[in-house]
Amino acid sequence: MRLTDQEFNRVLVLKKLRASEPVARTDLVGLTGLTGGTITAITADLVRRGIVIEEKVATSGPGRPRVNLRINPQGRYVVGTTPTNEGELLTEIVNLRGESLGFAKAALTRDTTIEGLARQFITALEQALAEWDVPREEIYRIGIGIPGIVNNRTGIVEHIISLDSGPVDFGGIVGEALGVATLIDNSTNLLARAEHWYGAAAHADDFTLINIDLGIGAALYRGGQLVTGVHGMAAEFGHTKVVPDTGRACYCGGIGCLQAYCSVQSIMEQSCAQLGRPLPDFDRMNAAFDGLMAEQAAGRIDIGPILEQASHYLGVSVANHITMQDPEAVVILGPKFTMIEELRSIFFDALERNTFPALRRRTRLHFKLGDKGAYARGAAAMVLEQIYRCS
Amino acid sequence: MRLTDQEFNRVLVLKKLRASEPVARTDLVGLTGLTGGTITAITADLVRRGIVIEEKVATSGPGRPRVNLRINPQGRYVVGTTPTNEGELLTEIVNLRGESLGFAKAALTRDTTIEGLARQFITALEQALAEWDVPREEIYRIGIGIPGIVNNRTGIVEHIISLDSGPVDFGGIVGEALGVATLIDNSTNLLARAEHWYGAAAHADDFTLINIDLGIGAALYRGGQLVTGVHGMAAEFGHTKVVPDTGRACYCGGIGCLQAYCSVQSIMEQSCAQLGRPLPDFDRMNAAFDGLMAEQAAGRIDIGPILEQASHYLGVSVANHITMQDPEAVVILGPKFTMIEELRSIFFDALERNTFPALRRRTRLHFKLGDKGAYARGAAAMVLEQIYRCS
DNA sequence: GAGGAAATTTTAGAGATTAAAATAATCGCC
DNA sequence: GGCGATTATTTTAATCTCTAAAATTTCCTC
Repeated sequence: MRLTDQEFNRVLVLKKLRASEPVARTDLVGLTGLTGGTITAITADLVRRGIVIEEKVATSGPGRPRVNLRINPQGRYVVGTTPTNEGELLTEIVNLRGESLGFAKAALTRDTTIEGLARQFITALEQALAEWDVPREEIYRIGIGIPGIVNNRTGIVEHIISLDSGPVDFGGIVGEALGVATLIDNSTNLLARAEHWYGAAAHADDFTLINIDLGIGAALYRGGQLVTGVHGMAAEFGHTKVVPDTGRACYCGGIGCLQAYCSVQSIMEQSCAQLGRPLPDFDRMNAAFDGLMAEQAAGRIDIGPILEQASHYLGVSVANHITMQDPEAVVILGPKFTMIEELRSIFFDALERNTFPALRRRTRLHFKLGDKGAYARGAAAMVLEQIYRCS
Repeated sequence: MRLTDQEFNRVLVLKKLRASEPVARTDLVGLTGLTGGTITAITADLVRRGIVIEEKVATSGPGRPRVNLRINPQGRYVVGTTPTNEGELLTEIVNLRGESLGFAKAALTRDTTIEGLARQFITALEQALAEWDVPREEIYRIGIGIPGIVNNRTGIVEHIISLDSGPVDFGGIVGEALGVATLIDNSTNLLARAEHWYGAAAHADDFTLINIDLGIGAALYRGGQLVTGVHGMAAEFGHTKVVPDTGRACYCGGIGCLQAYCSVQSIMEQSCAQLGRPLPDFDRMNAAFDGLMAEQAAGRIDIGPILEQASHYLGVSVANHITMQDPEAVVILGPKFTMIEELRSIFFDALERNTFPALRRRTRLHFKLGDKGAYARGAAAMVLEQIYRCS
């Protein structure tokens, strides 16, 4: 659905304000290309709603002093919640600046249905809210990140891997039980929203986020909006093929998926096979991976070739993506192995050699360790993006 | 640049009208989601400008009979012109329905500069116009397709392979010499525009065009608009890697580019090497390829494995693209080898096996032989897309 | 405390869109 | 041949957003 000019302009003002705060109205004129009168009208509305606050600024020259605008840290509180691969439910309350005001972690028991998962969400959320002592009416939205296929307009979860499939009105169920409106999206999309509003891509309208965890997820922003694909399943970056036909098998049934080389799970599989160790359980995998990395750093094992191969193929895949899409930036959230200088240089080497020459070194690249608060920030970002759409 | 709501709606009406003509105003209400009054206003403007004509329709039931609308075949004439790999300049005059009213072909002499090429364009265009006996003032726009990097807003050509590089105001030079305004774009983009307005993607806002010629070009439509990438160089599909590290070398300097397997040039290189024949000149390559295909069909040579490999890797690449982008349709314009049933099934096999399972068989695929009139239709499409932007 | 400068707000006007009412054009039927 | 039913299109009145320009605010400097 295309945004109207009005929605677009309002979100534009909010984005520029967020990305450059504190900022005066005059600056927003330049940043947005709108006229002063329009900025006055839009910011007045934002101030009236309590989303933005004014802030006197120490004056310095002649003329009427500028009034700085900022996102109101007490304006709206948003709860973000996501299940992790470790079988936990992370819940965090943030303000619209993306600042955390409370964090909770609950254990999830293995469930077989999506409805069962929803019930666990409800219990955990109720507990977290009680713990933080936040009255419900102070919570503006609950943002839910789902590691699966979601319709972010209807709140309906279509599919979560290893759970009974079938559409479930997840957002509706959780929202009704808690008496708070929900927003729902794929968890990788939340990470991308967080980067777009609060992170490395705060000034980029066309960027790609790649999240390396047990699996590999990606999300695309184009023209300042998240791209979902006609079936809502774009950006399955982990399942693009880097070694077609002859490569490693992937759980998706394909051969040579990037995910079969570069995900934490596949690195663990290869490493455990090499070392003759048993593969840890799914929910211990990330911890075991950290342990392995420590052993590797200490020189007690040598899984160097596996990590090098992972870095190499990540470079190849990102190169292909850049060649095809020419984005402004690529943000790679990853586990520690992406932080090792030597592996990083293997990545960059593969990236450079495999990118179409005219596009080499022209794309901004950011590496970050994934932080768990990002999901809640993503939920807050979703509120900011949709604030003029659902009211 | 984002279109205003007004521009967007006008182009939307024109698109729906074009894609479903003849069509009554009532239908456009349903097709566009706009109200009757707005449709009246917009179509009145289109009729006033002579772009659209009304057409009485034989009545059939009760009620006021509908008035059908059609693109006026005498509304605007657009000349499209593109150089080919065979060293010719194809020039064609079409109306806004994309129907050809005249065609001309001129030989280009090898040039070393972009300016020189522009001069040859001018001569050839003058000759074609004289031949067709069309007065200049009847020509609305000259649309120029450039096999290189172009800024379609400014008309400036940044780079054409094997010509002296450096920005040249190609559109300005040609337009001034002929006294007709020009529109300019990359030639693959013109093909995509032609498909979007007149071809297989006339109802798709999110599709990908792949053109297989001596090289491989691609263009992406997203949300009904051509995607160019932040550096204007998106969609270098031919230079994404299908056999990284160990594959065939590509002229771009990369290893394992799709182009090194699937382009006409690479198939010719492999075939000639196998058969011990000399590689034909660049401008004879396509003809020689057709000859080779005939020999193959007659069973006089066996380049089957080369063609099979090409088809296979094309399938892998398209699969990766679908996995990453989830488009509505992919249109593949190609030379004859894409029309051979057996090769097609190799393609589909590779496509299916390498597409992310949830996206298999959900993307519409069109195979077409490239026709040379497509460039002129693309120029006409560019006029339709920009008719509310440059007046 | 008057004048200057820069930021912001106000005002008036232009356009686009919508919903609803009005009008137009035809058919079927008596 | 005229009347009412029916569907298509146009008109009207109101709303809304944005812009440009003028007015106002607020502080600094002299």
